[in-house]
Formats: sequence, C-alpha cells, structure tokens
Amino acid sequence: MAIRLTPALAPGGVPTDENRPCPRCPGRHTNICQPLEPRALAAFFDGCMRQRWARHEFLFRSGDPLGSVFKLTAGIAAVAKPLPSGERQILRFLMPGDVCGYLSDDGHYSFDGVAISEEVVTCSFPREHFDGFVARNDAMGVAVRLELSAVLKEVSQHMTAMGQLPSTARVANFLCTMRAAFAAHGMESRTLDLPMTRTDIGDYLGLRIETVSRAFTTLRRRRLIALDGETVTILDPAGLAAAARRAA
Amino acid sequence: MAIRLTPALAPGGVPTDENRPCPRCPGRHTNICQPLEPRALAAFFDGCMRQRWARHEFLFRSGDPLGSVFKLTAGIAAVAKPLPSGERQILRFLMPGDVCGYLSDDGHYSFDGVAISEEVVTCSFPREHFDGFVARNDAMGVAVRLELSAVLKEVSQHMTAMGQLPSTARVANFLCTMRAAFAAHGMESRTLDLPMTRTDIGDYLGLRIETVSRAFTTLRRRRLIALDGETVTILDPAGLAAAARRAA
DNA sequence: CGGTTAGTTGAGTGCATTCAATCCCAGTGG
DNA sequence: CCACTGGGATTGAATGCACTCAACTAACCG
Repeated sequence: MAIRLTPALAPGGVPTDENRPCPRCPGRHTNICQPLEPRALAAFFDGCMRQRWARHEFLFRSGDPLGSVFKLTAGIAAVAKPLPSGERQILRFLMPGDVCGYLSDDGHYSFDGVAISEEVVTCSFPREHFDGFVARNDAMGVAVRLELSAVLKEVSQHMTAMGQLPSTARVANFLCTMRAAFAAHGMESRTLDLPMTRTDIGDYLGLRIETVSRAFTTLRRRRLIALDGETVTILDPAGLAAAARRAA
Repeated sequence: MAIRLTPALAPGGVPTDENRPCPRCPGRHTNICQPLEPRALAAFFDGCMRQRWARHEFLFRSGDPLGSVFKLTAGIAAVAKPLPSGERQILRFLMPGDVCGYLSDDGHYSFDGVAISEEVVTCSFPREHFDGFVARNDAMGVAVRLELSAVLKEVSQHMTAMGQLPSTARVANFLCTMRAAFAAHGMESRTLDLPMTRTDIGDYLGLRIETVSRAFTTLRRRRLIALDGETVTILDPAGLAAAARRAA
C-alpha cells in the first residue's frame, strides 16, 4: 500500500515555494514542470499528493479505472503490459522526472505502473487537476506534446532493438541506454546501480532470465563490463556500444 | 520521385470547400483535421501540397533535414527505423488518414517513411505551416496530443507482441490487427487486400521472410485463413484471435 | 524465351528456451 | 549460533523454434 507523505500544502500555509519540494526536485526542469514559472508551479503542485511506493508495488494497473497521473521524484519504476498468460512486457523504465499513468483506454489505464527500486516517490496529480491544468496552460500542452514525442521515439528505438538484435547485443544495448539515462539524470554512469532484477530485464528485452544472465556473463568475459551484485561497471564503453550494434 | 498533384488552390480560386478534396477525404474526420471547422480547414489545407508516391518510394528518410509533415489520403505506407547493418524495423503501418513525418531529432527526421502500396497519396504540410497552425489553434494541439497518445499505445501493443509471442502467434496477431484497422477505415475486413510483401511483414514482426511464409502456411492448414495472392481471407476470426494470444 | 522478383518449401544449423541443479544471501526461528 | 527457507542469480544439458542456405515455382516483363 502506498504511504501518503508530505501534504502539498501545510495547513494554514502560504502558497510559496518554501512549502514545497519543487525547487529541490530532480524533475523540476523536465517535461511538464519545465515551462511553469513559480506561481503556476505552486498552483499545479497544490493539487498534488506525494506518495511513496515499495519495490514491486503497483502505482496503477492496466484496466483499472483512471486515477492519478504520476511523476517520479525518486527511484526507478516501469511501465508494463501484462498478458492473459501471466507474462508481461516492460515497455520502458522510468527515472526521476519521468511521467506515467497518462495513457488511457476508455477511462481505464492502458498499462501497469510498477515500482522497480526499493524506494519510489511520486508526485501524484488527480486526473481532473492534471487535465484542467493542461487545458488552461498552453505551455504545458506543448510540454505534454514534447514528452509524448520523446517517449514515442524512445519506445520505437527499443522496439527496433527487440526486433533486430540477438540476445547479447540486446543486453549490451540495454546497458548503453541505461548509461545514457543515468548520465542524463546526473547519476554515476560508469558504475551503474541497477535496481531491476534479471526478470525485469528479461521482461524488458523479451528474453528469459537465463538468457539475460548468460549475456551478462558473455559481456563480462569479453572484459566489456564488470559485475558486482546490483552494480554493473562499464569497462569499455566503445566496445559495449559496438556489441550493442550487431552480432551475438 | 514524388509527383505533384492538384495544387491546394486553383489560381484565382476562392478559399471554399468546392476547390478542395477535404469533404471527400477519408481522413477528414481523423486526428489533426477532425477538430477544424470548414474555414480553419480551408486555411490549413491552403499551405498543403498533394503528392503521389510509388511503391517503395521514400516520403522522407531518417536523418534527412526536416521537411513536410504528411497525412495519407490513399494507400498504405510504413514508418521504419533503418539499421547501419542494412536491416530495418517497421514500427507501424499507416492507413488513409494517418499522419507521419512528425517526429524529429535535432532538426532531422527520426524515421523513414515509405510507400507500401502501389499508389500512395498524401497531403504534405510544410513544417512551419503545420507547426504554426498547431501553435495558434488549441483544438489542433489537443488533436496532436490525442494522436501521439494513440500511436504510442499502438506501438506499445505491437512491442508486447514482438517481445512475447512466437512466430505463428505474431503473424496471427498481425492479421487481427490489420483486420481491425481495415474495419476501422470502412474497408473490407473479412478478405484483406494486403499490399505489403513478406519482407515488409517480416521487418514489422522481427521475423525472416521464410518464417512469415511458414506461419501463413500453418494458419492456412489450420483452416483459420485462406490465401490467394495478395489477399488473405479470415475464415475463423475467433480461432485466429486465439492463435494470436499464445502458443506456436 | 530468358531474366527478375516474390513466395513457398525442405534440410540442416544455431541460438534462445526449457528443465534442472547449484550457489549465494538475507531473513527467521529453533 | 546455526539450521532452515525462499528469492535471485548462475551454470549445465538437452530441446525446439527460428534462422540460414538452397532449390523450386509462379508471375511478370522485356
């Protein structure tokens, strides 16, 4: 069960930035929050609820009646599509600042949102509040378009890797992608602290966990990476990028 | 080379609907054109150029400097990502009314746009005209958001099929998807006239042409479909849908 | 008629999967 | 303190599905 955290506005508080975590939020200048000047940001944040989620907890489930739109402020989460047969395809991993829970089918969430890391924190915006804000704020509408475009490109890129690359190249490509994402978020990108399990990675790449494990071993034997528990050290970025392009 | 067709406005013509094909356009009420009342539609169409493309011709290429945004008015096209190794991943097929050429990376097209059927006709909107119109017209901004959302869902759905289904199920799923798309466009959907080659289907599903061919044969032997040249007749829609879900 | 392109089918290979065993580690309770 | 347990990861052996290579057919066109 998600735990409610800081209320957006302390009782009797004044709507200034001091009452809010936004100035220190890693997502302050990404996608939907980026175009908002302090006053608009304050108004946007006032309808928001901060929530904390434990690993493997669902932020929302495919088919559930539409609830909040979420923006990650800490941790790593995933968007996934479950199959009737019990399998699932992870469509993308989310980093702090990323938005999820936006897409819907006839008033229901289109996908699952799942916490991947031990501690995930979100700003949760009630749908009406979110939609109303986008409708009244042109810059925010533009930001949503840009965000959707970026996500569509990212998903398309990933689909290309899934359709065309053999298993080892897929894993190498995954590591290069994560490296770039970590770097873009100002996180350590030579040594990646990956909270996702082999199952998560397999569900993302369309591979079995044993195949993912073997691919990691292969890359390690080639001295492209080093493994130590949850951390992956990229020893040879250029070599890894080459492995991500072709061949097993 | 694309052939220029009807200019948007006949010389000396008056900007009324009589001069334009919009009222008879199959895409008149889809995505970006849908929210435009006749006057706005006329203004939007006035900056447009109609073009005709032959099979396998590129509307635009990944990496090329950004040009027009395209809306199909006839035929079937595809959006694809080419790999350095010469392979390509087809990301989606486009039907009349669908838009492509919108996504960009730093002023360059992100993907290829390719004509799949023998005759493809487009409305081609110069980038500035398109962007300016979206910026000045709120309803159009909303329409672009909805379109991007729908495409993102579609691509995600396809990625799920690619990651989780074996070859025969993937082909069955492809046929079900095309059936739904044909039906949604008011086209005959029991007997599908598929203009794409086995290579196109393979590039879409992440399979080799021989595997696609064998999957078609398997589905035919199970009496789920019948094959005759470019047309596929769906004999057992429920059975085909079941085959699309699981198992080889 | 020969040349080309698209599609089908067969034979054999190889890569990812399945099945299974083992290891490691953290948590728990005797 | 240590045995037990469960989840995650790794590795091995064997299977099977999709791929590669190749032959052949059909349709189309010069």
